[in-house]
Amino acid sequence: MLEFAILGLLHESPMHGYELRKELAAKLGSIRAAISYGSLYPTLRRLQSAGYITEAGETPPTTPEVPVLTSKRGRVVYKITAEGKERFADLIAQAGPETYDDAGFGIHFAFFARTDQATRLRILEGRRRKVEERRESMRDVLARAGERLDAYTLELQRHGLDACEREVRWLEELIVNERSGRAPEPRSAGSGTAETSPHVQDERP
Amino acid sequence: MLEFAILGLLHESPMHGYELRKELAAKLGSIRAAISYGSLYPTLRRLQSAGYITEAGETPPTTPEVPVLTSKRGRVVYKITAEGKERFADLIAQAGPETYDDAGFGIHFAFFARTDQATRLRILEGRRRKVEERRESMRDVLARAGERLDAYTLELQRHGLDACEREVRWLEELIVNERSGRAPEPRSAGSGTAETSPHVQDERP
DNA sequence: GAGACGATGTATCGGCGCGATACATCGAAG
DNA sequence: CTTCGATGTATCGCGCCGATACATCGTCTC
Repeated sequence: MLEFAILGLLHESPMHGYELRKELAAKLGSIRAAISYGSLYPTLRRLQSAGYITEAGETPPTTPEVPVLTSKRGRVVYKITAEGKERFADLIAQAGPETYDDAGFGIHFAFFARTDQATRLRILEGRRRKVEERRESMRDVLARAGERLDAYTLELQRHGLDACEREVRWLEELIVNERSGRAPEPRSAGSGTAETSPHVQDERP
Repeated sequence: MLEFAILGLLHESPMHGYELRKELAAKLGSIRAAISYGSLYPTLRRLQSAGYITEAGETPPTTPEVPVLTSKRGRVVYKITAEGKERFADLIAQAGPETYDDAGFGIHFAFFARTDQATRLRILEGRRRKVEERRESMRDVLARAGERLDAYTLELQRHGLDACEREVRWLEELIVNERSGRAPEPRSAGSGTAETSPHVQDERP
């Protein structure tokens, strides 16, 4: 899963580890906590030895024209390779059942702008099915377990059930939009100055 | 985390692995997927060698009075020990920051009926603080990142923000109730036949 | 100009939990 | 009679996490 996220981010521009962590936190802040270094660096190493990413020369923001060999600062910038782009496309195409759990879905959704419409629909529907199953299971528990579970556990189930119902509705909205070929509607979001045009770039640019 | 859940379940009655998995799935279905055997059995072994649980003789449901030595069926029933109960109480008392993330909070909440009111309040408030932080972070992203993030990522943030706001409201309700000494209100839940009295047993019975 | 401090940055370690898999028994259905 | 699904225990490799260490940079303060 992390592999997918890193490839997706490096697909847009080269970055070093710290930057990846911050970008990922911003992009997935809604889904999961910031990624741990204990995951990040081993994954980077793995990706590099697999040939999906390579080190790019240090490019300090302001310093011009000075190609610092063995840069005074040990900051390692990575960029994606052709194999890496291929791998990323493969991971999108293979999107299967493991893509429908909380973590997997969130990460894939975050990169929907680089995913073709057919796969987007497949993932949305798979996710919906999974959430519906969980919802039904919780309805069962609530309906026939009133005497077995204590008040707090019941309250937890109620809250969870509510969240499931909301997510299903959200997914259904997205699916309808997707079927009609539209990107998510730019509904009101905090301040309104920013340009909110869909600008969906499909698959490979 | 799993350790806590297992001790909590065995606190109520002895069980074997399969049963633990099912009970846990019912109790935590809203929070996380069913627990994996690859986690369950190693944890049981760990708990046993730590002295927190012990094997209890096989007790097949219908067979009466026949203490089957080396039972024909390899089903291992565990029960909690005195040290285990102590350990469980310690884990509740120590409830710290790691209790405020998604998984930790859900599991602790599920055993609130065995948690004293002061700790309940502490956990609820810690959780609220954490969710509020996440909410603020997402509001920032949404407010000032309209041009940097694509439409799908924005939609993900919006949905996540909504979920955070709802959870904060839910937690606030619970905190108010908790402060006034009430258990969660038995609001409408599916069918209404079951007795929904609070019946909160505090700490050690 | 010396020292303190927080942000930036890379790296490793032990341990937990997951998914896949294997294997064995039991009851019921065909 | 056999086949199939539910029940049940167990292991293996690996991804990811939290804690921790360490080093440099810019800035603020005395």
